Amino acid sequence: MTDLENTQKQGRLCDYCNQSKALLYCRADSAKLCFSCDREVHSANQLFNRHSRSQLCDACDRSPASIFCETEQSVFCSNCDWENHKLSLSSSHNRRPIEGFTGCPSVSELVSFVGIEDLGNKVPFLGEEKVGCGDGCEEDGYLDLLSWETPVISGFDDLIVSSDFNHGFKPTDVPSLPKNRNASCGQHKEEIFRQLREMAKSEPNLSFEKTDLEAIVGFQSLIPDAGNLQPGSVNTTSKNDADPVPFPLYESSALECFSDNAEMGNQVFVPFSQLRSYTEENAVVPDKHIDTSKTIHVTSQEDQLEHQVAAGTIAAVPKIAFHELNSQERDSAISRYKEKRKTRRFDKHIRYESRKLRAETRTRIKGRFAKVEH
DNA sequence: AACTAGCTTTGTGGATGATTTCTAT
DNA sequence: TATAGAAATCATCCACAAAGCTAGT
Repeated sequence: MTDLENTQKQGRLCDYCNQSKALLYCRADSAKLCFSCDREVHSANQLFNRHSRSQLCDACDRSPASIFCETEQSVFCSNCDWENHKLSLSSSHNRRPIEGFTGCPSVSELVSFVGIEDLGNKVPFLGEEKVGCGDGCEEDGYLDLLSWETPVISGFDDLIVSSDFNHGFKPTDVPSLPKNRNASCGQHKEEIFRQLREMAKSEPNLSFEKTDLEAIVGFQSLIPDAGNLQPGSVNTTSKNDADPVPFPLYESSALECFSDNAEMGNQVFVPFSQLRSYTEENAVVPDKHIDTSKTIHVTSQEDQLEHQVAAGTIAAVPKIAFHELNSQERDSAISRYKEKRKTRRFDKHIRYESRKLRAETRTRIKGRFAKVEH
């Protein structure tokens, strides 16, 4: 049986190209899409750009996933999650809510979205297309894209790094979080990797995207594992490991903002569009016009890198100036997130046609239903 | 188990005003 | 770059039939 037949049989064929396996679901379009078609469709205009997309449910293959079950390593829509976990035996599964994304995220952002870094080199196809880099290492042009220790700034909690939980929300009897607590890749990891890899090949400025990602919310300093963030073959040992940049504790008021939203739990997802705009607004500063009042800690490693670039020993990498995220900026990001969340709307779905017919024929006064005099 | 009665909850669309985003100057 | 005005977007309101739920037979 061919791959296509397999895909068709699995009911996962992309509604747009009818060729690739669908991995995402767009509620607004009620469509299952592969990554490539998703980008094509949703880059058409600003309206489409705002469609919210989610991974496709691993169980029913026809609904947007909203829950990631770490125990089963699967993503489920709310219905399937209920079906799968209603039994007491499976109700203890380690599950957490996942959300979708809007806009047209880059490959690196999609990598973050699915949180695939902990699979690293185990990914079967990553062994392909090796390219020598001259110094003995072997480098796949896109391999590192999929194998970095991704910063995964997909949640606000990633911005809220507090070693002592001074905010008062100290967890009790909660096991330490897995290395990649944002991983939300379901049963179709390999296909996701394959499609992202294909997209990466057609994304010529990938290195820029990647550093964008590092720059997102400005915060190598805020990321515990940031030292592991290694752009391509450049071997850096971030100063952050030994000398973390101090960061003000997250204000309790801001936490209260989150506490009223159980759905967010410990996984607060920042829509990529917002991350991107945030990055553009705050993080990326042109080389020669760096506002020194806003930049922080150009590490000696970066200096070293610059020399290496100048000497031509390594390929040029875009230079990113980081600056601290002050509390006002964080509050702003939070409020933007909350606002966007509050205004998020999905296309209307009529559940009861009879009620629709009834509503259409009702008498109204200024649009409101009017009482019928008997 | 199947049925009924009674109560509660849900969902439906157009007009409107508030808010946000876009555009022109 | 700042500002004003226009355009777009969205939440809210209303009544009531139908769906959903519970308790009793």
